[in-house]
Amino acid sequence: MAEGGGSDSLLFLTDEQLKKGIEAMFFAYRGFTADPDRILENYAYGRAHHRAIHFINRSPETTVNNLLSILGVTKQSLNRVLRRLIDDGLVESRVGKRDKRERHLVLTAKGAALEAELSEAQRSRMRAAFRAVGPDAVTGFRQVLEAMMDVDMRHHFSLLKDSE
Amino acid sequence: MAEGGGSDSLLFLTDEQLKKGIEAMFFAYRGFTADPDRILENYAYGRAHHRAIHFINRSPETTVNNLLSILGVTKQSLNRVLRRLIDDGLVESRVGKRDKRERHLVLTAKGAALEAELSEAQRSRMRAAFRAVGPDAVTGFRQVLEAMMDVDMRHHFSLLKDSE
DNA sequence: TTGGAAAGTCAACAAGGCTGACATAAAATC
DNA sequence: GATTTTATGTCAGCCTTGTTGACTTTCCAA
Repeated sequence: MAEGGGSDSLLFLTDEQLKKGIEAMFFAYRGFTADPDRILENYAYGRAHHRAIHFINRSPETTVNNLLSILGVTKQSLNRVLRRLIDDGLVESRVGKRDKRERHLVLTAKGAALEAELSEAQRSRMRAAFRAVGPDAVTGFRQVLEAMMDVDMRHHFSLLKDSE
Repeated sequence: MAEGGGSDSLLFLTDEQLKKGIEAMFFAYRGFTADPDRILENYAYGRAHHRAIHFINRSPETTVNNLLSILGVTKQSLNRVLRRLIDDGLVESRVGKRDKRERHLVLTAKGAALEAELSEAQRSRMRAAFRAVGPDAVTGFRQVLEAMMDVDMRHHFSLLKDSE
């Protein structure tokens, strides 16, 4: 266990503890996506569709370019997904009023319904986990995750309505 | 903000807080995989190879079946990845001594070297995050993640050497 | 000795990433 | 007003990594 840290207060930074954190992320992310994945199967959609729906719901009227920077994929890849959501009537693409080159994306009622179904499944698991461990642990959870993000993603993250 | 919770102590369970948790997971996981992904590109490997290498390193002499249950993919999918790692000399597949049908997987020196490179990148980011937020937050982080896992994954998780 | 488990492999397919090239409309700039 | 830049869409083709199904070989254990 000699980790070279010296102080006992740094034992949480040992390689073993860090590895535990890494595996915790891996296994927890699996759980995190498991419920939505099951629901998406019924509609023959994938995780990519879920992500698009999620962020369009979070920021209605968002542009394609903004969505691209949040999702970090190419426009070709996003377009394939978006195309289907629009064709299936889950997403509406509105030509920009000030700048007509832009497309503003909003969920239709049908899209909002699927979003609600997916979101509720995910929130339900998160709620159970939060409830099981209490508010202080939740604070720590959020602090570590935010510290683990890339800087530009941290920017997108803190833009949620409920800014702390 | 009326959430029906009643007590102020349950404000951390509002839908807004849960959504923040969901997005935190999404963005943090991206950061979590970003560094290894960059390294893997140099070797033309993908995340699937990383996962295999990681868990073989964690449990040397593990069997293919055990690895399958940890990774949650089909044997055909794992076989493709494993095949390449073996052909490239990163993984050695040893015929079981007691049961000769089983293959026991171990990293070669070359495989261990790549594992170390990937692991160090990932630990480095985790270390920075842990250090930035302190031990109490780390405890909360681990508690929430563990509570979010599926039960069978929680089993695999607590099997790490450094069991708490 | 035979049933079934463990493992490997072939084939075919799909989702969802990627690059590159090209088209169009509209805004911005010169 | 002409040109350039920006935002978006789309075609084609490639890769990784997941899937299902079918089949074989090996070999433990009842």
